[in-house]
Amino acid sequence: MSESNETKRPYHHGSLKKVIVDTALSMLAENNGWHFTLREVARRAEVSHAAPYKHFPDKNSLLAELALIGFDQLRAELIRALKSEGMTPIDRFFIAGKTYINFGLTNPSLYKLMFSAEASGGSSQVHLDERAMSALGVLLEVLESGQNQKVFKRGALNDQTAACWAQVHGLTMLSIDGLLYEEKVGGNAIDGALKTLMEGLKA
Amino acid sequence: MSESNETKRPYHHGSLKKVIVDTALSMLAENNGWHFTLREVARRAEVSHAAPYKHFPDKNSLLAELALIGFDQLRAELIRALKSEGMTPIDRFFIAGKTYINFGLTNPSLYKLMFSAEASGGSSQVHLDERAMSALGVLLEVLESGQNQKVFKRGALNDQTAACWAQVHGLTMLSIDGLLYEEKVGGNAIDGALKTLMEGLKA
DNA sequence: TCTTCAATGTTTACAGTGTCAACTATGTAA
DNA sequence: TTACATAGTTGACACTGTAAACATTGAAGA
Repeated sequence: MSESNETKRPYHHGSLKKVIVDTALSMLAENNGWHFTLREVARRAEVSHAAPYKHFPDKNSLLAELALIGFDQLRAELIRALKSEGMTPIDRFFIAGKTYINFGLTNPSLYKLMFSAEASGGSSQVHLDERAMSALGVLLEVLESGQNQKVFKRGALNDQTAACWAQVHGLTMLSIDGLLYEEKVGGNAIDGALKTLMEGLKA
Repeated sequence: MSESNETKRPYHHGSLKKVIVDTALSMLAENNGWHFTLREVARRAEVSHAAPYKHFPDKNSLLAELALIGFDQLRAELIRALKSEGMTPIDRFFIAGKTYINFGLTNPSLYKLMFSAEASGGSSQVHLDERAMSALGVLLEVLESGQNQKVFKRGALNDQTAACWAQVHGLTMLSIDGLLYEEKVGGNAIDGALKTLMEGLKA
């Protein structure tokens, strides 16, 4: 009965890859102050420090996988937030924007990782991935249908997409970094900024 | 005549701090793929790997100093770009925006560092620094004078500031990361996005 | 002028990291 | 049963940030 407390591991562990990803995600979630080591992941997964290398060629590959999961989650949240019927395009714009930003504020480390070079770097090319860019597709759809309903200015869909994406990305980043100081930008910067941009979208 | 080739160093070097900062800045400038080690800085400065510690308490302090220099440079470029007379507020908005973004694209590593946690972290609190936030002041002035000339919507200066800052920051970041894919956002995303926002500013 | 001292360097050491190579255990196909 | 590919461990390497101990030196006071 040496150590057979509870389920003694089969010692081919079964699902190390999933455990590693989950462990890493939860480290990211609790993360204050950005340090993330592969060895710490292995430690928490109670596995040797080199074990992750059987599932990921290197650290960046794991980070890239996490980033892709982040994009999946972001997209899912956007879709969920927008699925209810009967919203005006303007409602949908604000819902989408605030959902996006809120995702970043709720998962700051993950969000930063999603746009970090370390997640890209390798061969995985995160940002070219369908999964990464399809979150953007949701925003695009909001704009497009808003145009079709003649609530938003016609044409220049590209420009509007760029403006909206940059706006929410910028607000998210600045907010994560704690840069939207009240004395510089007021107490309600995010809503205010979205409203300002909206003025530029309306037909 | 052992090694007295040229000026033999006084061996209290005189200006190591400056040399370290300059070396680090140039490493940042040539930077491909974000790795920055103190020891490499020391190596290039031809000094022992611990020497920088006589001038900076730790790595982050050096990074913080570099970041502040970056903010200084950004502010200087904005001021220079805006100093000529006879521009309309709309001109000034586009000049400021494009100068800001161009600064980021010209110095991507430095720009990212300016907004990175690693530059902040320590006691230096970069982002609370006058020098950091005064670049934002330049943008604010553009908006304010545009309002006074009744070219921009009156009121909500805070909201406009937030919107503009988020917009240029977002565009800069996305562009540095190479995310403004033509098929997603057109070939002229930056101009288009700025134009879209401008529509929201005009009176 | 000589001495002392603080500032500024260097050396050495340590713990921690990413990664690789060599080794081991194991479930599966021949 | 045997062979092998898969998935794990161990141990090593080069590298990092950082601290402590030591060395050099220019300047201030005797």
